[in-house]
Parts: sequence; C-alpha cells; structure tokens
Amino acid sequence: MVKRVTIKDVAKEAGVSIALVSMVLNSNIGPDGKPDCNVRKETAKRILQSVAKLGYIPNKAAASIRSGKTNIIAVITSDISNSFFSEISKYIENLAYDGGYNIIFASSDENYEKLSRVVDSALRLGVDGMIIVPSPNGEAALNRLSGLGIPIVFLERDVPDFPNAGRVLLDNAEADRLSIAELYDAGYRKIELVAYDMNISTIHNRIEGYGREMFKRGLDKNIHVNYLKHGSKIEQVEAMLRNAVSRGAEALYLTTNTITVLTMTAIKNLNLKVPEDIAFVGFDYSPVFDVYGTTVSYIRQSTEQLAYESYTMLVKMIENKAEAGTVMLSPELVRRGSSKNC
Amino acid sequence: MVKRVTIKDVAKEAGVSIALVSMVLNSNIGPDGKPDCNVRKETAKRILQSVAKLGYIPNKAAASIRSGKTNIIAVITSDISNSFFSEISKYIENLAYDGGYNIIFASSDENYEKLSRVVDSALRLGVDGMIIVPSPNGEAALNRLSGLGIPIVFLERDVPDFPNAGRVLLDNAEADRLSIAELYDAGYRKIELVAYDMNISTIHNRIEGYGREMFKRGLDKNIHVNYLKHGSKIEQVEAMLRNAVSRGAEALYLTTNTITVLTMTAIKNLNLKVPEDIAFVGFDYSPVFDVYGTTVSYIRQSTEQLAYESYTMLVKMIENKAEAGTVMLSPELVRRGSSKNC
DNA sequence: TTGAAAGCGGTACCAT
DNA sequence: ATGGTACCGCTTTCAA
Repeated sequence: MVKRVTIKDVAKEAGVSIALVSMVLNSNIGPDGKPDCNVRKETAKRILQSVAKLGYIPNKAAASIRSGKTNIIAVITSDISNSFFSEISKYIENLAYDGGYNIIFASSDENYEKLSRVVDSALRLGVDGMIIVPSPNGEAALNRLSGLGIPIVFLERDVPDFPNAGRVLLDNAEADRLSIAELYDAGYRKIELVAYDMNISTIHNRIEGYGREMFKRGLDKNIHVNYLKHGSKIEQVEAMLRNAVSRGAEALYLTTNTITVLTMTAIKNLNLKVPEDIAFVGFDYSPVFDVYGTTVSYIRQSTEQLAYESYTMLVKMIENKAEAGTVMLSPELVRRGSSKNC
Repeated sequence: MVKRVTIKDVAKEAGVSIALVSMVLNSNIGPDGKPDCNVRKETAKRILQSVAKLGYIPNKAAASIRSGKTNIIAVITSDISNSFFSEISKYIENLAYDGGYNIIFASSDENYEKLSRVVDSALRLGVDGMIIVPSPNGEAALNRLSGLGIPIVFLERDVPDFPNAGRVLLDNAEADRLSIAELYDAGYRKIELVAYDMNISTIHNRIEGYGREMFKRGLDKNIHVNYLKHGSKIEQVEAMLRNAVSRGAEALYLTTNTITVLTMTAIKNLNLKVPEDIAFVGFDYSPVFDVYGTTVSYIRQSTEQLAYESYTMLVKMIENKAEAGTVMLSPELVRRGSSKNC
C-alpha cells in the first residue's frame, strides 16, 4: 500500500500550518477565488495548488471522529431489488449527492433480525441519520434507537409509538377510496383484496380502508381478503386467483407492486382475460405495467416525492433546523385498461 | 445529542484498561466462552457484561483511522434503479453482510463526471475496495485510481488497459453466438441489432460478435445496427422499430434489458405480433419478461454469479489473498416464445 | 495476563 | 492572517 498523502504533507508543501490547510479546505471558495474565511487569497491559492499537486484526499473518518459528524445517511428499505424501493433509493442518492451526504443502503428483507443487524452496523459507522422502511415486527429492533437521539425518518410505513421520529407516509385511506370507487363505478361489486400476510402499518391501513369503502357501498357481504405469504411462488398466487375467481370475484384490489406483478403473471398463466374475467387496480408502479397487454390501472405514489420529503426532513432534523414531523402524501389513480367496465 | 458511550466508559465500568477492552472486543469468542487471546475468561466476561450494560457501540471511524481499514466496499453501477444492477447489488450486499463488510452503493448514471465524483467520495470515505461498472468514457475518471493501489474489480464492462484490476465479464462472443444461432435456426435471416450508442466495451463486443455471426452464415448483406440514445423516449424507439420493420427486418437482437423492455413496449404500441411481425432475443432479464404475452427469449447472465465472483475477487484482493484476475462467465439462452419459428 | 502511552489524520480553540 | 496544540475514540506497540 502506497503511503497516503495527509494534511501534514500538504501543509509542508505549501509552507503553512495544518490548521490553515484545514481552514481553507473547509471554507467555500467563491467564484472570485476568494474563500469565505480570513485567509489571504494568495495563501489559499498556494494551499489549493499543493493539494492538487500532491493529489491529497481528505480522510473523512479522521474528520468525523473529531467533529462527531460523518455526513453519512443510512437508507434501509425492505428490498433494494424491488423497483419501488430502488427508485426511491436512486432519488435519495441524487439529492444526497448534491447535499454533500453519502448514502449507505441496506435491505431488511422484511426480517426484523436482519433489520436489527443492519441498524447496528449503521450505528457503528456513525451515520448522522437514517431513513427506514420498518420491517414487520421491527419495533424491538428500532426501539433501542429511540434512546440514542439519532434522527430517524420512517418511510411508507409507520411505527406508531416511536417517539421523535419523522414520518413520510401515503394517505392510505385516500388510496382505498380511489381504488374501490374506480372499480365500483366501473360496475364491479364483488371486489376482493389481496395483501401480504405481514404485520405492517401500511397493510393494516389498506385492509381497514378496503373494508370501510366496501361497507360504505353496502358491499360488506362481499368483503374478502386474500392473504399471500411474502415471497410466495407463482403457484400459490395462481391458487389464490383460482379460488377468487371460482368464488365469483369480479375485481381485485392489489396492494403492492410485487403482488400486482405476481397476479398479472398468474392471470396470464391461467389464460384469464382482463378485465372480462377479472378486473383489477394495482399499486405503486413497476416497469411491467407499461408493457402489459391491457394496461394496468394502479394507485401511484410518487417515488420522487417520497424520496424528496424523507430526505429533506431527515437533513433538517440532522442540522437541527426542524423537529420531526409527519408528511402525508396523496396517492393518484392512474386509470387504464385493467379497471374498465365491460 | 446524548453523549455516546466510549471504550473508556466500558473500561472504567469493568475496572480494566481500554487496551484490554479493545483486545477482547476484537477477538473471537469461542463457543466455550473462551476468547482466542490471552485474557482471563472471567475478565473477558466482565468486559462483555459492561459492554452490554452500557450499550456500547464501537466507533468504526475511530477504529479505521488507526487500523487503516474501513471495512467498507463501494459498489458503483450505472443505475441502481435498473433491476439488473439492483439485483446484483442486493446479492453483493448479502455476501458483504456475512463477510463483515459494509457496502456503499452509488450510480454513475452512465456519466463519467458523476462517476468521477462518486469515486472521489468513495476515496474520501476510505473504502477498502471498489466494484465498478465503468461508465462510457470513464477511463479518465478511473485512471487516477490506478496509482493509489486500491483494489478494484470491473464488473460486466472492461476498461482494457487498466492495470491490476480484477475483471468479471460475460463471454459476449458466446452470447452473440447463442442469440444469432437461435434466430437463424428459427428461420430468420434479416436479423438486426439494437444497441445503445455508448462507448462501452460490452457494446462494442456485442456489435462485433453480431457481425461475425452474421458473416459466418453468409448474411453480411443483412447486417444492420440500430443505435439508440441512452435514455431514449418511447417515441424514438417506436421510430426505430418502424424503420426496421419497413426495411424488412424479421428479427431483432436486443442487447440490454432496458432496450428489450422499451422495444417490447414499442411493439405493443405499434400493434405488432410477436414473433409473426417481429421476432427477438432480449438480454439480461427483467421482471417484465415473465408477464409479457408471448414470453420473451433472452440471453441470461446470472446476477447472482456476477455478484459472487466480483465480491469474492475483491475481498481476496483486499485481504491480499490473491492477485487481480479475470473471470469470464457464460451466458445462457432462455428459449421462449419471442424467437419461435412461425 | 494486563496497562501505559504513542499515534492515526484531522478539527477547533487559543494564541500570536 | 496564521500557527500551536489539545483532543476525538480507538488500535497497537512495548513494558510490566
């Protein structure tokens, strides 16, 4: 390993003290080449030249141990290979980039043990804050964070009693209203819901909302929730779908993008026509939606907005510019073929 | 901000020196509760108890500045929201997790300036090594890495003259052989290629290989390469497709997953039948492939293998267990409807 | 088997 | 406007 150039080397090369080098490097140099601190312009220039000449790369670890700030934010989603989360991650990454933060990503795999380990490793790294999509039963893993005073923003799912956390959530009640109204207005009455069998606030909300909307329309006898195990194979989804159809279901409310894609695949495999044999409203968006034959109606939550709101909230919390708050985003119904009247 | 518990606090609580705490914490405790270093079992136990009692979280930054190792690996792909790369990322993350490394992800957006900035920020963080999918014209951004002696593995694309880098690449010649043979054997002769107009080794390889395979079959007069700008809108893809069809193209060799998805969408929008109006072989896999009507034939490269090979190679390089090498992975043809005879 | 103390590469305060 | 220096939290000799 080649010896790394340190601030000492730069100081020696420029013939100044390391303190001055540090000052200059941490000041913003204006467009006129004048730094915003009390350093002679020529001195600053000389230091910068030495930096360039030696190829000096500041050691962030060293800086962070003294300053107590790492400028690292952890983004913990349930699965970074899910397009919904990877899009959010991408947007956050870009925002962070412009804001001078580094991002570390991790997936919890909907598993609270993994979540716990991942949170732990973020703590060891000394991240300045975390954006977390809580996994099912993740409370225990997360609760020990509450005592540490480290800024946290929960994204897309809530941990209800967690103190001092920021929250960026979808208005699920509105999503339920939109999708059930869409299917109802198209003439469907036997509307079933498909959800993962997981202990997550978002899922609970959507199931409740579905029930409420059905009830409002006098369809409470038609209420049926199909539970899918997370990570289900296509065969299990086909079985679910077969059951629903034979029960007389006319339409499905599919509550995540992976459920939507799986159900679409099952529909294709069972040779069902959409919306004649079965109509549906999906959720969240996936690139799959665009290519599908009768294109997909779905509830869209803007990944860009989710990213923006959670990132800016967290940064404000880190920089003490604001208390933790709750932001409720509005879903949008993208109306296409799969929820059409027929 | 609450004061963080440090190793000093643990030492005081346990009534020992900080050196001893450090020793115990960095030793592996066997199943018999005996650490693999010269510490009395009871002392070790007492220290561990204090750690638990105080909720001590080691500060990795502090450790790394002294030890020179951060245990962080940077994974720089072109776009983490592309399912191909996000799957690789996920696999690498899991491997790293078990190996005690932290991963930071970043996207270059196929842009060498962004790549340069991202690499820079990885260097500041002091990552132990990097896995990089080089962006077009990324040589300049990468070349300054070669002097630093930091372990690098290039993934899926090569930077030919870069010294001492590991490489994990697909056997593109074999991929071209497979896909052209597939289409040829199905009876297609007017086979065109669609590729991004980007300066990347992988693209160059595939274009060459396409030409070679066509030539081998006496089809050199039918050779036609359709170039797509990266980030093309669907309208441009439709135009490309219209041109190809009116030129009499019977089949397309689509050289990335995003090109494949875009072309599939264009095919749908233009109401073309697959494979009657246009046959194709895609590349890389996307969840979209499974749901599409006449399912997609494609060249598959295992994201799991790519992840495994690049990660293990990098770790070996970091830990000085091996020199940089080149691993060539074999593609696989997944034969389905879109390349059928008709 | 344990402890003291010298760094690691910066930052931040206090002098000058 | 610039320099001196005491840290930050941990690892790593070296001595006891």
